[in-house]
Amino acid sequence: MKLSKKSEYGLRALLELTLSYGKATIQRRQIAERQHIPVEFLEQILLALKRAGLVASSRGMKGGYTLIKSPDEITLGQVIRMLDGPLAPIGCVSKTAYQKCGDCPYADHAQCPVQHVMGSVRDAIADILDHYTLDDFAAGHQKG
Amino acid sequence: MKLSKKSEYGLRALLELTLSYGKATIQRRQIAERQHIPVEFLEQILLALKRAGLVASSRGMKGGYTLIKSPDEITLGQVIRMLDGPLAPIGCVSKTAYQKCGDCPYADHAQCPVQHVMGSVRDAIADILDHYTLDDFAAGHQKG
DNA sequence: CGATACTTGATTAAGTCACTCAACAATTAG
DNA sequence: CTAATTGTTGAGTGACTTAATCAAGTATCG
Repeated sequence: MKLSKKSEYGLRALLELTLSYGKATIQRRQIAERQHIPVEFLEQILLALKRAGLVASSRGMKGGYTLIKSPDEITLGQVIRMLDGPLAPIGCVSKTAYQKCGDCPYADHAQCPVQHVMGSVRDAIADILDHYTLDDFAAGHQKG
Repeated sequence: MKLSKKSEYGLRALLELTLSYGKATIQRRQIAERQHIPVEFLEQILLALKRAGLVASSRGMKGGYTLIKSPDEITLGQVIRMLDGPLAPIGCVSKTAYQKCGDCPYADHAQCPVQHVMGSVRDAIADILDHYTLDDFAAGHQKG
């Protein structure tokens, strides 16, 4: 049940980008310094976010990264799925990346007790993360 | 955000033990067959559960494993913590195994936005798993 | 005693995590 | 144009974890 460093860094990087949304582009070095993230690792995270269509980048001396979607339209759930994969604790209860479990002894999957509990867990996690936007995130501790 | 095979197998093994709680001891081979778990791997899981005080075992021809705590006193949360470690997505929001994050840029930890969201996630997960007993689990899909 | 079952510790193959490096491409300042 | 700066891409690496597997025990029952 762990969040990877990759996702954690990704969220913190997006926090910086949210804070200067609509104002300026930021360079990875600035993000890395402010958020204590190794630059080269941050690199691939930003790349992944770019491929996913969340950020845009420009090269050259005045280059850097910018958010290209409004921070109130991006949820933490989306970001974590991009970087870490499905939120569900096991594949057979994932709604975005379902995968049947090969060794489940229950022919009728709906009868599997593991599936039952983990389904609730998945829903609880998704309920929070899919309704928590980058804007909420940037508001930090001030918001419930 | 994943549940390990170890925990999944552990829960399924405890399910079998719950079903014959107070009736008979079960041998690991029976558990392994019914739940499609590799015997040798199951071995170490049962050992861990024994060290944790959940099950007892006896050797010899009529040996096997038994639950030694009532199934309504054991929660899935406890089991998963034994086998997988803390439920919290990151160490700095764990209540049973707190660990401060070394690279957090927020001097005042309470101000860290990551900590804030992940705290809610932890609570949501724990709320479910710490109130779900082996009895509930064995009742399977019949219960909400 | 001998078959059966749990116990313990070592080992291991494969995969993942968290980085790191090097070579390259594009942009801009001078 | 050229040099400096920045992003791009892909490969590589060491530490660690996961999911087993193996072998050599020890206890119990018949």
